[in-house]
Amino acid sequence: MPHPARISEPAITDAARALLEQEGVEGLSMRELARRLGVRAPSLYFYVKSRDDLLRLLNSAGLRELGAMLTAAASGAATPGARLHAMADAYASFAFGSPQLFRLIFGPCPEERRAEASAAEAAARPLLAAAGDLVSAEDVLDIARALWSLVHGYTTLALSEQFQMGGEPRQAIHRALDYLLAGIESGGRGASIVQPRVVG
Amino acid sequence: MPHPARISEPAITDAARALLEQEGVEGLSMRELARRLGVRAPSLYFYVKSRDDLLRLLNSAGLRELGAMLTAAASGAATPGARLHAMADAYASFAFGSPQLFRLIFGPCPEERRAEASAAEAAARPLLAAAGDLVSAEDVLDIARALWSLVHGYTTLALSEQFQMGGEPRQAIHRALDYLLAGIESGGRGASIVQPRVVG
DNA sequence: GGGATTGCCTAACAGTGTAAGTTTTCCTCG
DNA sequence: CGAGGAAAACTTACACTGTTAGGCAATCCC
Repeated sequence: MPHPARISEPAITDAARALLEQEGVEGLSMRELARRLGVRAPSLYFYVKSRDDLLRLLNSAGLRELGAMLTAAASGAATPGARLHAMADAYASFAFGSPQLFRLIFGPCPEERRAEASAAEAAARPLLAAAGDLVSAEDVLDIARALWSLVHGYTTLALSEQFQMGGEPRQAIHRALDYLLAGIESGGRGASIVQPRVVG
Repeated sequence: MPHPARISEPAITDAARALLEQEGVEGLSMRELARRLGVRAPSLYFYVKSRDDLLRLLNSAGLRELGAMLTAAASGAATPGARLHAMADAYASFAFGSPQLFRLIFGPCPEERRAEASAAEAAARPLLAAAGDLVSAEDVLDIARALWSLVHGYTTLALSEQFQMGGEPRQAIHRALDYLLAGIESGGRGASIVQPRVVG
């Protein structure tokens, strides 16, 4: 090797993640990223196919990190309920610790920058495992989706400050989760009250 | 009036919304929008302060429309439970009917393009009213947030196709809502099991 | 030391949002 | 019926973006 290389894919993704958190997705420009790495923009294209591909890498890495945090949180709790509370907390911690990355992962994704399926699976697995400890196998998928929805919705809305009316949403999520867990343990109400209508 | 004006703010926002749904946020460019209106890009700036301002207008209009849909859905249901199911359905209908607008509203918003507070309030009001029929006044805020979180999370995840493993999430949302409603009616489990820890 | 190879460069293109200044078009008024 | 005025949209331009094509220079192997 002639030159010792000045940059590398890990260095690029690290710097990109930092820049993402500081400036948001739209502020993550190839030129600014290159500037921070002491290099010119076109040089990045020797290590990364395109900007969308770079975002896809961040997306996948973020999902794997989220999965690892969920797994770690789950491993420290005894009961299924405590496990889910710990995971909800980890979920919110990830979102509030890396808000822009969280938004990148779950925001509008032009298909070019969507994470690999394996990364998404890595994030979903610990949740499915926890749900499996809670209900029978045939209900796992529905229950996991309900739990994920509640936690994800809460986190997303809190992150985008849609909960405008005061309070401490970061803690109240545990109350909401308790309600849902209570409903799950009681078996719900049976069939839906209204027939869902599908609208185009 | 010298010319009869060829464009107007409503014409711009209408075309912008159509373009948004067709091409996504990043595809909504001022030049393409102008081209569709038979005009050049700089002319748009007589009616709209900036692209971000245009997105803010779409955002506000979308929130008001969502609020109207929720109100309409609620008005057709007798019991509080049926009302919430109908609203959940309306929420999903809005999201699946105008996915890009939904993502614009609840996605990452650079503060410049965030909707006016009154629009957000218009969307939240029907939910707060329905929650008020379900629980006592002191719990309304928490319960409304939990309900909104569940429905929003479910809709968001289904919309971004994070629910990869088959099934019909559009209908399963009613099951999840039933679980949460059952838990709310039973009063939950009391205090949280784990103490929430706040992480930077 | 010479040649090859590699890593980064500069230059350029097509696209973006947006500001300044200019032209065109119509209505009104004398 | 023609002149003035004003409003609408125009052209031009700038700084920025992602990205490609070709070139220079620095290192390693022989």
